[in-house]
Amino acid sequence: MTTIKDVAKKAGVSIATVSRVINGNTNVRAQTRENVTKAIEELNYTPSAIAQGLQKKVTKTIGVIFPDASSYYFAEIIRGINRYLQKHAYQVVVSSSHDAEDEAKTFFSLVNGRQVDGVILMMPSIHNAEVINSHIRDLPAVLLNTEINTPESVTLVIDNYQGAYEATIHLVEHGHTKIGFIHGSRNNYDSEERYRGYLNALAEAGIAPDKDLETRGKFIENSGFEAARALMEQENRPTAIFAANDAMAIGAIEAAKRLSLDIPNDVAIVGFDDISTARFISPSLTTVNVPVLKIGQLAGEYLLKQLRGEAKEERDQIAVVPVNFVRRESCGCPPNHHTDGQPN
Amino acid sequence: MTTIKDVAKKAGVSIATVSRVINGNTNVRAQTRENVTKAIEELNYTPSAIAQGLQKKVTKTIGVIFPDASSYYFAEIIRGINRYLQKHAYQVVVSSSHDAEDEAKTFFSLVNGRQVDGVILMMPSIHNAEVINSHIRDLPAVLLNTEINTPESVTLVIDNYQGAYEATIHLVEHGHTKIGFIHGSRNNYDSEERYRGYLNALAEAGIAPDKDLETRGKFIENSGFEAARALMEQENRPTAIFAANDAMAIGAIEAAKRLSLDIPNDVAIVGFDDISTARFISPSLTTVNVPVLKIGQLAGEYLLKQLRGEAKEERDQIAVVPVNFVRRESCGCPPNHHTDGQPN
DNA sequence: TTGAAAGCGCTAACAG
DNA sequence: CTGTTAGCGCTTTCAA
Repeated sequence: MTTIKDVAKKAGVSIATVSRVINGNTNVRAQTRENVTKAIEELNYTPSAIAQGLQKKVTKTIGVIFPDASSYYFAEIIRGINRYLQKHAYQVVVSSSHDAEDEAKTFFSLVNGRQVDGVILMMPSIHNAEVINSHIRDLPAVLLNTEINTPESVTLVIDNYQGAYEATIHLVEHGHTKIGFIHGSRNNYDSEERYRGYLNALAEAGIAPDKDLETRGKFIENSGFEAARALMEQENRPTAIFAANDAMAIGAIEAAKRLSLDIPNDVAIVGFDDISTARFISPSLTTVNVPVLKIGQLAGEYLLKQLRGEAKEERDQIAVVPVNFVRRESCGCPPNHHTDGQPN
Repeated sequence: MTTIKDVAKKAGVSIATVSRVINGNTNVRAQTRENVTKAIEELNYTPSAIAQGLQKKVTKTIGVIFPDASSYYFAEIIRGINRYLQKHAYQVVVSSSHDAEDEAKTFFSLVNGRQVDGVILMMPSIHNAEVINSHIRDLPAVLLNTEINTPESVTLVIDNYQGAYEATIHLVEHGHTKIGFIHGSRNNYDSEERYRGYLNALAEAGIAPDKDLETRGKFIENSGFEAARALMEQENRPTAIFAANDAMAIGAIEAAKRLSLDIPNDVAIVGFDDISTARFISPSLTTVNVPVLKIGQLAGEYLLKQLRGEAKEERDQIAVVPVNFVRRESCGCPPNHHTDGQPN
């Protein structure tokens, strides 16, 4: 293992000088710098990030904590985070967890071990958020999709409410009055917010909410299939269904097909997320596009801002990412293969 | 920040003793141990992993390098890796990259910076694999889905050949003789192996391969759509198509629908991977199930084995993960909703 | 069973 | 411009 000493010896200088050129310090004679650089290259030397970290108190790595669930959504966000942070010379350590307890444990070992300079937390479960949030203390953090916020951290949420509102109103405009809703997992922030948008749209349209038209899934296709089937096998079935995410909406489409119901004529279906399958399934799924990759990037940006100690403006404390309603076939709109856009 | 000194002072012992109880050393009087433990708890102390790492030469973190592509496949593997490694007290730092150059750079800073004890490399591009592989040296490594192998590292591949062979034979059994193939990205190991299986199956069935029935996509739906369209708009179009992965197969299904071709009567379609959509799309997609989560876990296991210095048996040097052909509707088999199984 | 001290690889004053 | 030196927080001999 080649160390700074080896380089110093080879270049005929002190380790301090080597350190200077490594860190781009200007107080080094051009010739000396060159010698050192050459030695570094010849020895194929890279400074030990560990040793640097111990000394500088920064590790140039940030932790990302997210639920251990198979999800396009999380995967893409992490990709966005990673892409941005990597560009800015940060490493990303990911850490998933199944339950709240586990989550807290992981979190502590990461944070207390001074292994990370900051964290990005994805905790869709409202409860988890509180648990961890109370322990963030002074660590730079970005919280994703929770309603929790502290003076120390910034929270990033997508405009669930607005997206759900628009989607529901659109269904109303298609003439529907019996609009079903498939909830996501219990206590999930996104699901609740989408439900809120749905309810308000109904209210605004003068439609009384009907608990019989509501059911709950777990954000996966399977559960959407079952939930939709239950909804549609009722006597008084909905003529439209708004699912809290695309995976469940796709399950609902499949359920409708199994029941030989035509989409959108017998039942219109709308989702949320705009996963790539949405555009390819038949009928194509009307949904709300969430800029997942961008969310990851934003999370990275906000965290770096905090790390740099840049003053957070009041309005930055909690940022809302706009979403985009996209009409396809499953709501009853005519097919339009030109405006579908490209995947990220 | 509370350090080992604080604990020592509080417990009235030396830092050496504190270190001993932290590391579970037995040479500590019960009473002393208790005092120290109490001090640790009261101060809510966690040893600095950084400092420990500098001293012990291990970081308890492993690096995972993979292509920066939106993919169910990679995401799930990473999830599997993370799940396993976390259970064994290892952190996972992920690092994606768009091009080979970038990849190599990231890799070096991670490895040379002594930030990781080992790496798991996913390099579907055959070229990339060589570049990096030549630099692995003595670092414990697990290579996924490449044909490269060194005495130092273990390679984990899925049985692409067998899966593709079975899928193609199945199409032949359905009576097809004009079976098209949609390649994945150029130089991709998985794609090439699946092609090999396809070719051999054809040969065995006494069917001459026809270059006009081959085309190339990029493993994403979009490209599968275009590739399939090109294939099917030909004079002498295939009556069956085998796509190198599910995403492209799904694009192909969509293309067939646009051309008003019935699946499977006008054209049968088979994919590879068994992503969750495969089971829900209509018609459901016949494909080859790849145990992604398990692959991640295996990768973790193999790496840990190396880390522990456990003797690798010869046959472990390159491990082949079996895959599973699953018949659904798109190949012409009757629907069977009971054997679909559950998603992971 | 415990403590003193050296040192992991590096940075950052402080001198010169 | 460059070298010396004192740590960063921890583990690990070596003595006691």
